[in-house]
Amino acid sequence: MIVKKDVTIYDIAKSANVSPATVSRVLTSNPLVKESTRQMVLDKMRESGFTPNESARSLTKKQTNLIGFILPDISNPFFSQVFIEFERLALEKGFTVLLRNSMDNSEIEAIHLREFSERRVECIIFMGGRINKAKPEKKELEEMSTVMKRVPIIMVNGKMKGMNGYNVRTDEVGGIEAAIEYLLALGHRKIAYLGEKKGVTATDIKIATYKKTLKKNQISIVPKWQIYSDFNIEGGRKATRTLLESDQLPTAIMGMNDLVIYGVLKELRMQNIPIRTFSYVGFDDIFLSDIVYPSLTTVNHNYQILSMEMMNLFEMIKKGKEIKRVK
Amino acid sequence: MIVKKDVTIYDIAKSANVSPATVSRVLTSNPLVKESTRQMVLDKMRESGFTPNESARSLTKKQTNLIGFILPDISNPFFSQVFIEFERLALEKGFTVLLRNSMDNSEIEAIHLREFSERRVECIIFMGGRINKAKPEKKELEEMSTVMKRVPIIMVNGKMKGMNGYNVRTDEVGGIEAAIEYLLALGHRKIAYLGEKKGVTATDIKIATYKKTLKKNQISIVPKWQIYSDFNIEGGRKATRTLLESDQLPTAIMGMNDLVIYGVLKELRMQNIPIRTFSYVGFDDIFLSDIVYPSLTTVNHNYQILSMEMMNLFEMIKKGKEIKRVK
DNA sequence: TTGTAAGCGTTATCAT
DNA sequence: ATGATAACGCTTACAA
Repeated sequence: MIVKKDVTIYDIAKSANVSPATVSRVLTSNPLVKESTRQMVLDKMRESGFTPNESARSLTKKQTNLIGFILPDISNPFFSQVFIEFERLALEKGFTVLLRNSMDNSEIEAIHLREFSERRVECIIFMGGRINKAKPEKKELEEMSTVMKRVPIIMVNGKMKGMNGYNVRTDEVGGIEAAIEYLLALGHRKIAYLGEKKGVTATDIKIATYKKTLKKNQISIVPKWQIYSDFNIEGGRKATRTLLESDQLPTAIMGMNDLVIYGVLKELRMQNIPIRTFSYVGFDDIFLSDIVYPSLTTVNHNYQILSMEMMNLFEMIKKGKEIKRVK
Repeated sequence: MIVKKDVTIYDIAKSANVSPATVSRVLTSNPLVKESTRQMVLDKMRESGFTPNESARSLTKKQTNLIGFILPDISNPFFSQVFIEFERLALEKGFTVLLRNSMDNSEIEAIHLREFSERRVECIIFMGGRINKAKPEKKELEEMSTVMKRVPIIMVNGKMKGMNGYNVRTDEVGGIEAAIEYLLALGHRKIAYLGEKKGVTATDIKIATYKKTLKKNQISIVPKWQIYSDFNIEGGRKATRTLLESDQLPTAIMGMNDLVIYGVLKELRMQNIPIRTFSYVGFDDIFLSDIVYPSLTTVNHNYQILSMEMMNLFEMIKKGKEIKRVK
């Protein structure tokens, strides 16, 4: 296969009567070039439609300006908000984000990790999947530490057991407390909590917080009102069906994220149970919260702060490396 | 800044007592290598944690396996569904998708286009923004055609005037007809249509279809029921306010996409107008359609088919190029 | 202020 | 079946 030859700095050099080095200098905004030759070179570039080749550049500079980002599912509004905000920050700093959906599938995660390594990303942001497993598989741990030898991995809202890397998390405990106190203020004393999943790291502490906060307010705990489920709409529906089987019903329902609450609403509608039977609180501040009827009160996870913390941590890590490696 | 040296095929070659060429051969699965040396090399790779450098590879092969994807906003469920599906297909074919949000901002689009050029993506999928403008700016056209000289751009559901590139689109005319017929079947005769934007390519034909289909069914057109608005929730709210000002109200509301309908619902709720006052139809088959109360009937845009068509077109283009360039 | 040339980590052509 | 070696397109000492 014969490929049309790219315009290179050599071509530009020739047509501008300078050396390739000089062309490269204007490319890198090196101030040493005389303004007139600089303009000349720039003109030739425009004429010929020259675009620098990022692969070549990365190869010599040993730096790709790439950040890898693995998350379960970008169609989940919480993730998309976080991602967009992070992409915006990255753009400001001159970085390009590589997004990959894992669908919480360990094998897909592995594929993405490998690809990120080969593309020499300078950092990996990891959300969901294996980093939330209380008991990750040996293979998963090995993969992670292998990759981490090359490139820092920032785990968001998760911590793999037996793996110490970088972490960023939202204040989940604080969020749960805030949600419960909000409901108490509304006069609720019967509060259900749907949608954590056993075997996921943060689960235990969140459920513990739920119970502790209730106790602190002299409210007795009804075990049947704390129901595990998947993090999605289907999970919310299933949990609702379980909840409805209990002899006594709560007056308020907390969902582990908004999707779970949507599931609740959907199930209630399908069973012709009035939505107003309960009050609802979700945990992600996603744009839908505004839409569903009745409006959800959600505790603001604040993806902006989250994204910013991820970026800050990345820059700290990078700076640390640079300092360590100064000649 | 001193960087820890990467393990290269030279290192592997040395430790395996072969030449770098041989190492490269096992990397490319060249069948000419003896099985025993092949295993030897593979072992050494594992031991040393070797990962091939994609930049170097791209440089020599003049091929990056990268596809750029520009869309307005990945937090819009329609786009995220399309993207996920496309990413899945791309992964199957060994391609990596570079996602960029443009926020419909022309300058951001330009940044992404430039970056895609530098990264030598092999195709660009373009949704939203400038490709929907009935009257694109000269600068935008120039940018596009400059980029198109290097790499094919596939414009999805849009067609820039004065620009002939590759196009893929959903059957919007058919969708509108289907929606209206659905409403007619339900007995509606008073049908509003909210949410197209003047100056966007597909608008005219879609509105024409709306009118034509009504006429075909002997329904007179009420101009006040056809309201332009932005494609988002706010647009839907605004259009609703306008709609409510007309002396006569429709019984059904069609929205140009689901977000517009959400906006309608929200505005009605805020004005304490019963949701059941109207029936609703949106145009994107996004996962929320299921959730909102009352359920929306949406015309299936079928993002799976759309993604597949994008991928097919890309492969056709690629194949065409290869044929043209065979030695 | 500019040029020369080595090097970045691969692949691919030619020999052997 | 394997090895030498020239690309690929850029950056960056080092010289001039």
